[in-house]
Amino acid sequence: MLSERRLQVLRAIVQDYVGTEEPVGSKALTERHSLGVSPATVRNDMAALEDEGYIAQPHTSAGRIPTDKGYRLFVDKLAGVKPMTAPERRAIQNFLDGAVDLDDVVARTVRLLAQLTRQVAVVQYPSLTRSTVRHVELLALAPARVMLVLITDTGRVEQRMVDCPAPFGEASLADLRARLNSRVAGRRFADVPTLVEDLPDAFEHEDRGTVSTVLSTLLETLVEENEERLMIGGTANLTRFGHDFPLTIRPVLEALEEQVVLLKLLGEAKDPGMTVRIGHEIAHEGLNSTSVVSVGYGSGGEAVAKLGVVGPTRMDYPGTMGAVRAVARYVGQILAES
Amino acid sequence: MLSERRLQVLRAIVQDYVGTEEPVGSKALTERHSLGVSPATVRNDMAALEDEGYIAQPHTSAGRIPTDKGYRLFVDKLAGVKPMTAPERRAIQNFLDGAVDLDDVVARTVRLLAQLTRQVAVVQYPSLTRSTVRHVELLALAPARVMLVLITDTGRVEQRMVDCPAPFGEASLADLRARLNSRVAGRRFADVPTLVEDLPDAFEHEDRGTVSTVLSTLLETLVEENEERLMIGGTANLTRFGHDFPLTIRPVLEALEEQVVLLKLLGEAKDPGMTVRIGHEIAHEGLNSTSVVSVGYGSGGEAVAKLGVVGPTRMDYPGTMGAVRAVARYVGQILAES
DNA sequence: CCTTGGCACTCTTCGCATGTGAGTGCCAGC
DNA sequence: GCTGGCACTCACATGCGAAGAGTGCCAAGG
Repeated sequence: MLSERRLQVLRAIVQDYVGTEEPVGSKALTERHSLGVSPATVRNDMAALEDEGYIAQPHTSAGRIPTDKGYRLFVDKLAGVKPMTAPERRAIQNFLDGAVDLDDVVARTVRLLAQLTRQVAVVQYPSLTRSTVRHVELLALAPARVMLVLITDTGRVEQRMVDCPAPFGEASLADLRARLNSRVAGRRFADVPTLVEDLPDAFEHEDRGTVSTVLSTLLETLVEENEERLMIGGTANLTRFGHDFPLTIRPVLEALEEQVVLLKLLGEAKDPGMTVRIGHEIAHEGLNSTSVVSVGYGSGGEAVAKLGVVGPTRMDYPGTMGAVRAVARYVGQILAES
Repeated sequence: MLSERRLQVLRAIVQDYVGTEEPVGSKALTERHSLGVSPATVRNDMAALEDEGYIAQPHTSAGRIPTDKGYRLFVDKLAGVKPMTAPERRAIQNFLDGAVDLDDVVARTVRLLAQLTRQVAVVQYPSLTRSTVRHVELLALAPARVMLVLITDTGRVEQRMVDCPAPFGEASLADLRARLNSRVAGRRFADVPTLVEDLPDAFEHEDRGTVSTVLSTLLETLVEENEERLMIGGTANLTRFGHDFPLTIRPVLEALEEQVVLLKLLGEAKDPGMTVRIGHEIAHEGLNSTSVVSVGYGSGGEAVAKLGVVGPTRMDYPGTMGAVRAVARYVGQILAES
């Protein structure tokens, strides 16, 4: 177990390193923080912290920098979440309030988050499985061609073309539309499959094929769109710290384009509250020297998707966490209103 | 007017520089291209080309590199478009054929272009103004709340919420839906405003307010969504050449995130065929050292949007142009089929 | 037992001088 | 108008020395 003062030293190292981006030495530490002890004492503490694996020195005789383990301890025990100031909160609200539709909400959220944190922002589109159906619409485009439109409570719209096995009358279509909506409107997507299971039975034999086709297209849509989508922004911010290791910016950009990787990463964070993953805690190789701060957001009390930021492990964790949490809250409010 | 041989020399310089990424000298030129003259002669030609502003030397005693003007001449007069090979064409078609909806088509196109050209790919979503209406749907979500869904012939779907000034009966809604569709279905978006102008007159006085509200929302949607959207991919490729000037990659990334800049850029290319903009021909500062190759694509014979790539001015123009043209053709086919 | 000041030691970093090599410009000859 | 030769110019890499920051260790003091 580390003594209280050693934890203070670790905290000071993290804070200074995040600020200056340079390895921090014992002398500088005592000057900038009032620890009440001399550099020599700090040196002893540093040696202990290094033995425990919390800090390391890049070169034999340079200052120390925190390791992933050090950041982990810092995030878990030594630092809280820095709340946004009132003006910042107002700015967030103003910026998000102007959104006209879901795409716009997501786009604005990404920009906002990227600007606030000066890092790469990632926002997942509200997922279908966890949201509910607002309406299902069926349009006859041709005698045997129906367009299926699915509208979610978060405002998302998905549409699919259905080629029917047999011509389908306007009356039958209206019937199906009415029955379908009375069953699934307001229900969660996950429940839809069982809710519509016996629907074909209610129709004339000649229409059953078409009804089944429409329903299976609907179910497919639910599954397909579960391959959820992301919006990413602020990649230019990578160059801010990429200047130190230009070698690492490339794999990061590549990983960001592989949305699958990010989706998996966001999905792994089971905690609906804030999750911080640091450096090598992230399985994907390209992101080994980055940290990801993510949090769920949603229209009701429930989280329907995640958002977060990707940045260097040497990030301002309290500030970033504060910004991420605040943005998630306001986005939730916006979604609930619309 | 430059002699034939001097043009050959310029072509050789461009080709070598694109290949090696290093300034090319007179000796190397004669070795790698059979120009039939000695290095000394080439030196004279180079001096002439430099006087004319087609090439320059980065340092007093280094080889020459092409200027923007040099690339321009190369593209206009010295190089054609390199057609894709048959296997490449097959690969393009296979890759695009798997798309399920418009988003997917665009996403796949971006990935494909980025991989083929190893540069940044930009694809504009099919524009609303130039496309036609497939269907307009109106859904009553509450007595005085209507959802407007707009479906285009390219498969794009837009939806807006409308708060009505007065409750609106299901019968009136059906009436409006029918009238609206009979007027605008199959028509170009640009024509919609005049087509619906007198529509409120056909309704009872009490409903006119609501009808007008719905219509103005529809028109707003047309205008708003004209702020067209883009998808960008392959930004990791910037690091390939960013390694030479790490300073320039940042403004490029920033410009790419400012979609407005790119949209303007694509919009400026009036020629529906291929357009190449080189270096300083691009007004935006961050893109001064890049070139943009763009071309229109569309479902019918008509171009509904643009796609292209952004890369260093020292790019393989014939190959890039070939890839861009081929991809645009196949995307057009896919859109026409769906 | 912890803290402190002192001191030698280790490396990195920077500036500077030097050498090398690629490439040019120019000139005289063909 | 082409060619070979030659002097010249820089950019770039290499090596060396001085400076500086930071550490580890030790002996003394609370």
